[in-house]
Amino acid sequence: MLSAFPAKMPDVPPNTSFAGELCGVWIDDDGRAHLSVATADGGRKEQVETFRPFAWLGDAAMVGGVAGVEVETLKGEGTFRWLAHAPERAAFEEFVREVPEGAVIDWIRPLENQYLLQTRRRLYDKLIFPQLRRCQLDIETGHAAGGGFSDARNAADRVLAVGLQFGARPRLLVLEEETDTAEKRLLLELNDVLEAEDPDVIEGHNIFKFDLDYLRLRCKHHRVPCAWGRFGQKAVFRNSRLKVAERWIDFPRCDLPGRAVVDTYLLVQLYDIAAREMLAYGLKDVAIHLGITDETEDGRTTIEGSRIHEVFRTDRARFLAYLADDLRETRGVADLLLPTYFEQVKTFPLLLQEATLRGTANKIDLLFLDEYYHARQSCPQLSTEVAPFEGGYTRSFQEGVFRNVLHFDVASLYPSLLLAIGRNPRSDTLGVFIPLLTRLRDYRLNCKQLARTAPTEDLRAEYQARQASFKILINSFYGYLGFSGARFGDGDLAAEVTLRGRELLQALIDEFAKNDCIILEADTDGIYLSSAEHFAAPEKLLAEVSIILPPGIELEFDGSYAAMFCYKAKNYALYDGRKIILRGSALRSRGIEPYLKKLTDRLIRHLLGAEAASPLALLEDYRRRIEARAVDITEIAKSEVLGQNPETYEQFVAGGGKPRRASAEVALRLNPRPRMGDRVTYYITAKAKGQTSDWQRARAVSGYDPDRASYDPAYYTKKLDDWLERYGPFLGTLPPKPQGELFAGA
DNA sequence: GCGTGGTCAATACCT
DNA sequence: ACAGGTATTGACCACGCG
Repeated sequence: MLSAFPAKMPDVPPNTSFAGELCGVWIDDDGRAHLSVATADGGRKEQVETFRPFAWLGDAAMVGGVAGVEVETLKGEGTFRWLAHAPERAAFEEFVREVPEGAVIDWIRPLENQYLLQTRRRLYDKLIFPQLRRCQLDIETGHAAGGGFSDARNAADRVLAVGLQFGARPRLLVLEEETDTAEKRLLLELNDVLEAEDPDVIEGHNIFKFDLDYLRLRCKHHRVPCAWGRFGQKAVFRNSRLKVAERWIDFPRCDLPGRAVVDTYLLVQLYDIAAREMLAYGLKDVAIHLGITDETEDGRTTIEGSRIHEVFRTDRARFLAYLADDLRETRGVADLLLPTYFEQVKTFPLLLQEATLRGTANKIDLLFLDEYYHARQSCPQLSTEVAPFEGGYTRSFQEGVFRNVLHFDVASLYPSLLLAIGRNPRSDTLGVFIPLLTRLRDYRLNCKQLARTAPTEDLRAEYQARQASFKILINSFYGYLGFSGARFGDGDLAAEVTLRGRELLQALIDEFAKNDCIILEADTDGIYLSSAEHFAAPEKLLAEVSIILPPGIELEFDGSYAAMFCYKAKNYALYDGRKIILRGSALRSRGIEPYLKKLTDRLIRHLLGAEAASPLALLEDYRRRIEARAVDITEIAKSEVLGQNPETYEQFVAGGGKPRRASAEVALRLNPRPRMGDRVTYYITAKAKGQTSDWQRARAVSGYDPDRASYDPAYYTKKLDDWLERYGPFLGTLPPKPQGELFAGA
């Protein structure tokens, strides 16, 4: 039976003795596993083990083959019915190479993950986050020509300093003189310091796209090896991409044998998927947003990018303070965002760097494969076709302003429904899915408890990170089922979950309505309603409605609000007497022109009773100032994130591609050209002959020329008219819109 | 050449 | 390379009109 099942879980509570804990893995060319293992004093030592790489086979024709490779037949009727183990790496690679055309084979990559899965070991298993050996890295670079952006490909541009920080201890390596010899010495010194300090993880902000790539090019120039890995190993580079919400980020990935590279720039963007609060992801902006650096006081030393080289020469103390502040902020960001991934690695058979760069489906697949491998059970095919299926129930019931608002939601709706249905995915012949989900949920609840009651602050933080990390994992089980790339996906099961969810929400809506509540808005697992009668006693209403719930499903009271502005589905504003909460792209989109955003904010504060002043005065003020061209260009400019690289768009246009896009046209004119994922801010100039559409009239805000290419007042006052047409009716003081005529403003 | 009404794709949100 | 659902915007096209 499943002796090692359920899946590997980190110890509760974390052990205080950490000697022997695994802190790094690297599989060498011979297939031996080099391990970095914690010592009693918090140091690291190397151990070497043998390791037998393995692959799953889907074809009996492959059985036989390479000398020394052992093939076993697995239980069950899955696509991958044979398991091959090679004695070492060369045999493994030969075996993989010899696979006949059309035969099915699959193996876990990289081999380090395979090692963790095979041995059932996990990185940092009993360690807590403060015991991780961390290093922050940030470089400052100079530009020979002065002023412009430093480019590692220019022989004369160079690294001025490499800032490192180990714990609270900065170690700033500085160029001794501005010569090639000195730069080469600096790069060699970096190698020495990393070897001596031997960190588990190297953290940096935009470290892939900038610092490590720059260092790589300078090392190449000086013929210095990028020996930043453990066991004397060199860095390995390759181009990679990461999906963040609806867009892709390209970056030159860097892997260090035995260590993890963590880019806080990527972590911040992953974090902001849910929060969607940040307008910029630069280190300084992020540090202020996350409360690492104080915005109001002299929180940190700042030097304008183009002046760094100059300050390096003229004011060394200030240059070093700037570098030290960058390191401090980077550490602060990672303090907040890295623990989630640190916790994941204790559960999933994968490296810390992989945990930050891989998608959820891939991680869940690894949990399945862990069980199937050790049970010697055959595995299903790589991916499944999933027919489109219906999602959650969403509806806006009312428009306008309402008072005495209550919010209820179903606790963990989809995971609860999965457990209530209790069915494993079709291809899960071993029956891993539901027991795993059950165990993960119980484990998370345990951690949640310990996050409150553990004896030390470090431990409480540890459990908090752990429970948050498991929450994300648990919630992604439903999405996994509907994902066509999931090995154990099951679209029918996913569809049943959403069907049951829609039925449940509808039943709750009916029950609330029966209790004389005015339903305002419902979305997937939550309901906003207005009720003067129940406003003071929401728990009583909760109890009355909860009687209709099936076992295992729990409704929660989530908050009360003095007023709610209901606009459209998934678009509303709440006021609890202290702060305004905005939801929906119409009300909080980051791309919207700031002047329109300010008007909408004022409108909402006014409608919800947070501010007496009507937005109409502000609107007329804008109208006057726009016509006089007295409004700052940044107030009326629109922002958009590029969905493709300018070159790709250029080819698309050259091939007669349509439609053209203002943001992409602006990107083509910018120097340096922005990349996919960068934010472009632009405004619209006046109409001219043959220049009527936005994309022909759009110009970048950077380099705004008020004399030769001023903004078009008519374009922006028209937007005021449109705004008034849309939101004016909510103010209730305006005359009704005349049929067939333009509304107001004229 | 200009405005109108419709479709479609892209973007940015929500749970 | 977790899921589906909604709002908004602008390009584009067909069309009617003068």
